[in-house]
Amino acid sequence: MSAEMAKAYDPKIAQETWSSYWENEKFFQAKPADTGPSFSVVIPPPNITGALHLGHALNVTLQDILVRYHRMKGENTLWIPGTDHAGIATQAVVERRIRDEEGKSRRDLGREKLLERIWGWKDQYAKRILGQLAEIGTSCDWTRTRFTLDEGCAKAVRATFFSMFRDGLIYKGKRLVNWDTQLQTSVADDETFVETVKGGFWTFKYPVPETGEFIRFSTTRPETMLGDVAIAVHPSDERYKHLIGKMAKVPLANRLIPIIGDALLVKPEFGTGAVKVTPAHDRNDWASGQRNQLPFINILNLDGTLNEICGPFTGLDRFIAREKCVEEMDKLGFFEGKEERDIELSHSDRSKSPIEPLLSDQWFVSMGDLGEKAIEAVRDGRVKFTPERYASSYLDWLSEKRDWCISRQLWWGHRIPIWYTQATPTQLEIAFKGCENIHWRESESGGLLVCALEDIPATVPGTDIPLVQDEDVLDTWFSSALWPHSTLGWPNKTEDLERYYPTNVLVTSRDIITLWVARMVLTGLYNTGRIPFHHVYIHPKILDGFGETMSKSKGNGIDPLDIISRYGADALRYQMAHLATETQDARMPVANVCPHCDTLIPVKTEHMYMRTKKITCPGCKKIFRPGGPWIAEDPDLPTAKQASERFELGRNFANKVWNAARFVMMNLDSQQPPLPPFPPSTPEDTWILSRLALTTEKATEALDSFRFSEYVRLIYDFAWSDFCDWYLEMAKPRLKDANALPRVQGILITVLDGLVRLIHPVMPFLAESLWHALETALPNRAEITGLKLTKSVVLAPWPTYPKSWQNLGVEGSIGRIQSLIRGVREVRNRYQIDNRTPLSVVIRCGLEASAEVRELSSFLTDIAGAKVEGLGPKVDKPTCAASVLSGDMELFISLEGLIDPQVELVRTDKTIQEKQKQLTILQSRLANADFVAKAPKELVETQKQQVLDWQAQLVCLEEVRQSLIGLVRK
RNA sequence: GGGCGCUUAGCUCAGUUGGCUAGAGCACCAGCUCGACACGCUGGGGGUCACAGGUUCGAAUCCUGUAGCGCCCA
Repeated sequence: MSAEMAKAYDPKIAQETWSSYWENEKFFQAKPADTGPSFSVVIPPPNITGALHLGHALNVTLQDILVRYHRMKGENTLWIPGTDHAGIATQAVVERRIRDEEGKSRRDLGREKLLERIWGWKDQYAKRILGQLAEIGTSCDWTRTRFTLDEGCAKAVRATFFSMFRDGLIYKGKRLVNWDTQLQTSVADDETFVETVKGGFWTFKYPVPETGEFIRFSTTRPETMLGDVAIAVHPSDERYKHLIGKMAKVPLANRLIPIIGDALLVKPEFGTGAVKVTPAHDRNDWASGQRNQLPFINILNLDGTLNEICGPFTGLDRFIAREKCVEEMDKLGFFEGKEERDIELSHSDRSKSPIEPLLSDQWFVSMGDLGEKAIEAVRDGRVKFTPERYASSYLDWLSEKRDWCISRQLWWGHRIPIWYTQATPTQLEIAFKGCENIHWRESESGGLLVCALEDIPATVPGTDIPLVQDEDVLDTWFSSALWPHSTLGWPNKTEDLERYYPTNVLVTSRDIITLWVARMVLTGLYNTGRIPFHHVYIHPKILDGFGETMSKSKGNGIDPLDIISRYGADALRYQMAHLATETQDARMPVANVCPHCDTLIPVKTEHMYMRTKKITCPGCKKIFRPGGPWIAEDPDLPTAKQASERFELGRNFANKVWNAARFVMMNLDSQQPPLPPFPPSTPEDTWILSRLALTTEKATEALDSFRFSEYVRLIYDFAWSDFCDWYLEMAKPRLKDANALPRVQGILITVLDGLVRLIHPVMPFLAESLWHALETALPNRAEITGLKLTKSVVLAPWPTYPKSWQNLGVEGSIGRIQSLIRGVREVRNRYQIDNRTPLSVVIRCGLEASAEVRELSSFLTDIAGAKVEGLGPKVDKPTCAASVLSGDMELFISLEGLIDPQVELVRTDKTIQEKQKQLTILQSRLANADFVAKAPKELVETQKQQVLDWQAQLVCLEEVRQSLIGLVRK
């Protein structure tokens, strides 16, 4: 007998005990030299701007389930953890903090100092994130922890950039970017937000000297007239057809521009039907400029003032210039009118200032050939998506072959390894003779572009000609794209790379299929010639109770640690897996937990975005601050942790399994050693082994096809319903019988051992606790279960059971007896007959069924308190009886003096009516010749049998009814 | 505007290739402290499967349309 198990599962103790145990034993440390097929996963590196929320918890839980499962299957398993430097997001957070706290800008600090500060932030947050991962119980190989800006990644980035540059896949070009004039950087599309602002819609006209006509157009940004290069009309627009090919005059710039036909740019019914084209300052115009080979005229400086080509407007801020341009046009007689209008204007997330589309020099990766190869990898099935439909997002996006802009005007990131120089090719030849790690080519704007694998001196060796490195850094995704091979050591030919690449599965969310997944395939193929992973599993997203995506900034993104401290890591993980169904995003209503009295108060929309600073608890009437993205503690008010009642499901399940185990342990003492479970000696033993074998088989299939929710549901139902609700109840009498005990113990041990293995991937702390408890209680249980024992469940073999254990016949028998027991319980409940009042029953059924019931009748007595007094085809119904009808069996409970015949009569009438209705439906279906002819034979057969059963039941019900009428009359 | 997805009990969700009377957890109602578990046990009530057509012997499931919601791309 083991040490006493506590009455309830305490997740805290388990987490403390086993986290350090796993760490010390180095179970998660991969050893390439070990045997077994490899199974490797790289974590989608969380970015270091903040702590993890439930979305991450979902992501890593699913990965951990896979990793632990495959480790148990004896595979040589590696899971690499790490974090992402998240270029602009991190830089912006740190910059804002410095601005708020010290009133300094990044330019005040300078590049070196700012980077120092960001590294400080990184150390703090990466530590916090990795700590959270560990608390969740992830079985990552911490010795291989990586960061997208670490030395290894830097080397991989350099190597990739270098060879792409050498191969002509990287080039410098002009492109419209979202320019933040305040921060003076470009920002990505997802770093902007659209806000409706009050603006104007001005109408002007340009003269067409050739014909003496005017062409009218409208604009929301009059200052861009200075950059106009064409007027576009719809080619089929009768009003303007004759003007196409003629020239119009831009009065502000005194420039002639063509009138062109462009069906894509112009909607004839919109405004005047003519559109000014400013390719350097508008996206649609830019596309039109490309189509029509128009020049690009940039009118802006980087700070949002007008540049030197703008004549009298030079140096004015764009908003002032806007007014001045209108005035000037008015003076010249070309202004037609202004309309007030709401404008959907793009703003920078970081500075909240309006975005200017700006043409600037950027670096690009050419997608043509790279994209084609990445498309092939999915088309031919080397990379498979689950669910499959996501393959099309990937393919659609890649097939556009839009070149990838990889430069960012930031300081935090991998600096672009390009140096500009005015040296001649010959001078470089001499300086870098025999040096294969340097490659150069001519720049469009004069001089040479030098790309180098390692940093090079500030001047060309042997001369004083400067080599000036590009100021910009690379898009964060450029380094993330290399993650699967860079974390394994590439470009070095490491043992890890050899052993674990390609990785097996990438687990991620659908919104980064294009940004990240596609690019990993692309660079993986380019750098290694092989795909980065075989499977991409896309999981759902967790939404809050209002259907909104969770995020820290909204204040609805729960910290997993809040959940762990309240419900335990196992419960968190259980719930995460439970949510992971195929199609649905999952809603999770969030509540604030009152720090004073522990009441859960639902989060309302007005609590989000830090809009509510204090809440009064409806329970204790004290005030607190709701959970949210607060930067600091509030000195006056405690801040609420957050929670969701949904997690009770997992917590309760963990406790249930714990108690089932506790019960088993309490019953392991015996004179005789436990016997092996097979061959089982009773129907219920056969049954539970069958359930175990079938559940194991299905759970295995579910995990193999990434059906996480199904996996946890299967083990939940098996553990709770089959094992606890039924088997343990059925086994209790035999546990008091010394002769039967060793057999029952054998079954209990076998089932519990299997269950612990099955739950380990999802609830590792609980599983490990029970594994060791079992070990203490019965060190030699392998002799009974036949499954190998290991020091930890982490290393335990995944269970498999012989097909012969599955026994559908016995499952049927037990199912029928369960249905009778439920019937008796229902009658007890209906008449409030307490469990200790014994009942007598007679059962009318066929001979075959009689034999079955006879064998199992003790359960009716033991579980339902119903003694079987008569059994067979011919038993008489007691005069005063409630009936339970199940299949072709009729069970009568003698209730002399216990029931109200009138009530029972009403109920019986209702039952008869329902049954009759169903019978009629079924009969009409069977009367349909088409159904009988076309439906599967087995289906027709079972329905025919059903009709017979129901007919017999109706006869029986009528009999019951008659006798009740008799009783009522008395 | 293009693409993808969703709508099933009061709430959150299951429902394999169409096939017995559509399930679970929570919540609700009634009753249980009988030594594994009140984080529990037993039973119950509760659904026009968004709406309208169609295919089929048979539709929550397949097709078309409508409405609402969400995401991605432009």
